[in-house]
Amino acid sequence: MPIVSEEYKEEKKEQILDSAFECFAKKGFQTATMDDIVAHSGMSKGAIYNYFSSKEEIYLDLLTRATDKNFVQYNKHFAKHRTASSKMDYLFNAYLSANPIDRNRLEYIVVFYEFNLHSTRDPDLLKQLHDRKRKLVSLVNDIIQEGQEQGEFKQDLASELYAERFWTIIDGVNLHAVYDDFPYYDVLRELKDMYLQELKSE
Amino acid sequence: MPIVSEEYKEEKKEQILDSAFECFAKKGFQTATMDDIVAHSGMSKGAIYNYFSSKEEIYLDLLTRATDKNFVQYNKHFAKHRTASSKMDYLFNAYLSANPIDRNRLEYIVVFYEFNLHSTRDPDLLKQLHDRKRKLVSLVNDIIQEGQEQGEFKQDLASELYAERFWTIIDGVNLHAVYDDFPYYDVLRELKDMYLQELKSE
Amino acid sequence: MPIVSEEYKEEKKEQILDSAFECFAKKGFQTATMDDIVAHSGMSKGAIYNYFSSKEEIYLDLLTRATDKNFVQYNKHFAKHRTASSKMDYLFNAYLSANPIDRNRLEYIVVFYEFNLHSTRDPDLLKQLHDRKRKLVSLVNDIIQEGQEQGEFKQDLASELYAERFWTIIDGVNLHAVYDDFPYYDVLRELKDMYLQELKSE
Amino acid sequence: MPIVSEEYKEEKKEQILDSAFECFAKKGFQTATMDDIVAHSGMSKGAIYNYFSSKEEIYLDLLTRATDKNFVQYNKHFAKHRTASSKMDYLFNAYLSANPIDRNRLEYIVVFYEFNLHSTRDPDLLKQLHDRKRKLVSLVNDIIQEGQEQGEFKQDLASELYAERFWTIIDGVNLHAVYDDFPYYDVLRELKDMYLQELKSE
DNA sequence: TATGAATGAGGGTTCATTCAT
DNA sequence: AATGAATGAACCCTCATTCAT
Repeated sequence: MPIVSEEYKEEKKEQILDSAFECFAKKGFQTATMDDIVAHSGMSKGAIYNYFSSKEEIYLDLLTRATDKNFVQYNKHFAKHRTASSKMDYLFNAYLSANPIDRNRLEYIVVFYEFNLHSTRDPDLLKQLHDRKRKLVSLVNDIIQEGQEQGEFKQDLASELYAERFWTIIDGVNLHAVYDDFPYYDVLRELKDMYLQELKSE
Repeated sequence: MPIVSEEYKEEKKEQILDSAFECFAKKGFQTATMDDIVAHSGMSKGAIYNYFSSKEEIYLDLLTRATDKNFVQYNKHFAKHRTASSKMDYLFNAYLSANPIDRNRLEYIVVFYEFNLHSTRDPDLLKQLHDRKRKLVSLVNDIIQEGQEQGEFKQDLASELYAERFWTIIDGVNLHAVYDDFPYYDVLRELKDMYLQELKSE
Repeated sequence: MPIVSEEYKEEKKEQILDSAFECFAKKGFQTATMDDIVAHSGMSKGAIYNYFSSKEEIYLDLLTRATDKNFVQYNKHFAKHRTASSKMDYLFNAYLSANPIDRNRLEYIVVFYEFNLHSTRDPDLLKQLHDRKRKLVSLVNDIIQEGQEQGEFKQDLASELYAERFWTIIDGVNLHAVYDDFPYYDVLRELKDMYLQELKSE
Repeated sequence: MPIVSEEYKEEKKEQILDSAFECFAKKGFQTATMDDIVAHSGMSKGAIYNYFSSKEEIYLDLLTRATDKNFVQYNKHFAKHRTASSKMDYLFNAYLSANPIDRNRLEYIVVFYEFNLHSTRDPDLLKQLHDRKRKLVSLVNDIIQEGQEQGEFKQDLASELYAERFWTIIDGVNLHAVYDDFPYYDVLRELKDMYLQELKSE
């Protein structure tokens, strides 16, 4: 079988990551075992270790990819939007349109935030976390500044601080999504209105 | 025929919980071992198992107590405040006055949110989490309704939804506190202003 | 059972070391598994790890103890001997009287020399090996110099070099003891005669 | 209908053995992995298994060849020497002229003696070891007997025992060569003198 | 109550060998 | 003949929990 295409290998990696994600989602990173991933993926243990050198690496790759995918998606969409307002709208809507009680989404949220908290204890991971956070804040900050330049948004607003506020809100809402009676949509929409109202010039 | 008093036992339990908290904070629940707790507490393993029947129980007790302490504290303080406004103020200030870069506080945040996410996977724990959440929402909801009745706050506001929004904001801010460059104070204050402005009658 | 005397613990350690030795003897350090040692000792795996933190540590302790025991034995016996000659005699006889086809002795030899060769690849172990070697050479060197001072031995002899020669011979003979048809006794006796003859003043 | 010539195959085998030796030298037989050999040789895993059926077989072949090469070399050289004395001289000099601190030589020594000790535990290997030893002893025994017949050496000397003594010395010296401060040359020369002096007729 | 030695299932990882291509 | 991905038994070690003292 050997001498196999890069795509084949990439596909295998994805397969492993998919299985790993489900296992981490179901049990958490620490509690999920390599045997779980083996069982779920249907591969052999050795095969998995051919693609990833440790359970931790799988975890990292999983989260890095998710993050990267997000960024790519954002940037792709932003290209289609002309105004800063519509970009902000798009960002909010990305979360507003997410089905809050979708099993997969909840699992993703739990795994994702667990990873963030976990990273808190490892300087290397914390560094990555910071970088990612900075990029996210920049993403929004850029939009706000663009809006300010275009006269869409208030001029006298600390744009970076306001960008931070955006992610604070998003993370707050996401976190509460794990409560199945959380009025996700309503709360987020009101927060969106509140946020945009203050942002936009009267 | 208990040989030792209840107070003695309670004291011992607190001692264990303190040590356990530090261990969980430093390494996380899964990674911290009973041996860590033994070493930190200076007690013997058997002694600890006399007071708690498992590591999980320690974890649970720890978080339950923290939550309870919070409630007691809130209620104690609310008794001193006359108006709903001042109660809301107190709540926000409880978080505004917290030193966001205090090591202990950060550790507490991490352990606390990890526990929440962890609880997601266990129906019993999730139930507890829900109850706690409901109580927190009620706490704020009661204040808002009180304020509405007193004419302090807008009448046409969905009070419970607004209460949910409060905790969403708080959790968002708390979560971001783990980033050492997060402008915790500024973001929270602005969110507070935004929140209260909309709440109060013009 | 806990709170146990130091002797008890030392005894346990010895027990483990005994089992480990037999396993290493039978299969070699790398090939012998912790499960082998567990099975042979009749203890649980955890128990063994309570006394030694790794398989390597067991190996090291085993060899260190053997070496130390040897030194103690030598020094104890030297105290009884008055002349340098009789000390040299004692040393040679220690090896001459060893039963060359004794199973235990052969196993010991194999394990011991394997350890030496193994140590070659680890700077720390190599250092220990060197130290041990230096002590052994000193031991003989001291005797030779004592003999020279007393007029028993030739004056114009490089004592340290001659001490090195002693251990070279011993190790050579030991190594050959693994061949069951090796005329251990005869070869060693002749080498002894040859060695002492050149050492002693005419 | 072999596609490739025997020479080609032999060449490949040598290539593998060379790589294997370096790996075994660097890490030891047990610790060196097939992947190490693969990496070092630049061949594929499958290719190596086409030439050798197991790691053990590589090890065996390696050592057998080394031994055989030695014998061929000895016999080739002996053909050039007329007297038994000069043959003994040659043998000693083969070791005296070896650079005792040559990295390669030390590695060879370690691998070689490790193999001997390893063989101790496998009846088949032990048999091979014995045969080799017997051949080595015969080699020297023949020389001594030749010398005795020619009147070069003492008549009343147990030639085989004396041959055994030769290899005992050589192995002792070799073994000590792993200590970088071992006065290899001096010790061996003195042992040689001692050995030959007793061998030769006065 | 307190002690800490003992237990042993189970964890992550390795690696000689196989075999489809 | 050559490739290297796949296999899975086996390895060393951990650790929550138990229990004799």
